[in-house]
Amino acid sequence: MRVLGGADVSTLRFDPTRTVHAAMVVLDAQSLAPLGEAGASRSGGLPYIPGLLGFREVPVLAEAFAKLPVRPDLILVDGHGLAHPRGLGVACHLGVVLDVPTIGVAKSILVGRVQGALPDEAGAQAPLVWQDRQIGVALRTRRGANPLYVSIGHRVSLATALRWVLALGRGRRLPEPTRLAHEAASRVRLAATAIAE
DNA sequence: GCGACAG
DNA sequence: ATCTTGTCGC
Repeated sequence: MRVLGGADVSTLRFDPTRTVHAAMVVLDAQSLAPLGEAGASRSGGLPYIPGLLGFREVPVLAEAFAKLPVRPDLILVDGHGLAHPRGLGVACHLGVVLDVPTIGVAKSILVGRVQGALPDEAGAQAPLVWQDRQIGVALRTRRGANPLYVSIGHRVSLATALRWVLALGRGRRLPEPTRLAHEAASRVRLAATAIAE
């Protein structure tokens, strides 16, 4: 494992043009030092529809991916992977399209419920279950913060996904790749709207 | 029919 | 998802 990637998008709350600004970042897996980033914007796509997030975000994320200076060996995606009504969240979707291993890292639940208690301590975890099946894990990365929901994306086991997210926390709620991608996507949006003026 | 509902 | 400074708590 040499290079890690992070993927996220930024949108305006009410945007008639439905423009989605995407960003992908790459960082050294060892030091977590940023290696580069790329962005892309696209309008006229689908609106946000729970369960169909991949169809809205993957096309523009793939566009950003093509501009990356280095190909990541593993990508952390902001959103669910397997923890989805049809087992095909945006993380799985992106992984299949790019043919790159992915992990789903969501900030809230789409389907399922957390089984058991989740202590308010960093590292605490509990199964995310849906229809009598474990589809992911609720992981408290920081005490006092709402948990993250980690699930399989593409070609990565849940155990491995969990290990990565735990290792990339850096004392903050979001793992570094996703955190940087979120900031990058926000910059892509701000820059695009500034130029449009 | 009603409520839930990643970003 | 985004709007936003100060503020409450460890």
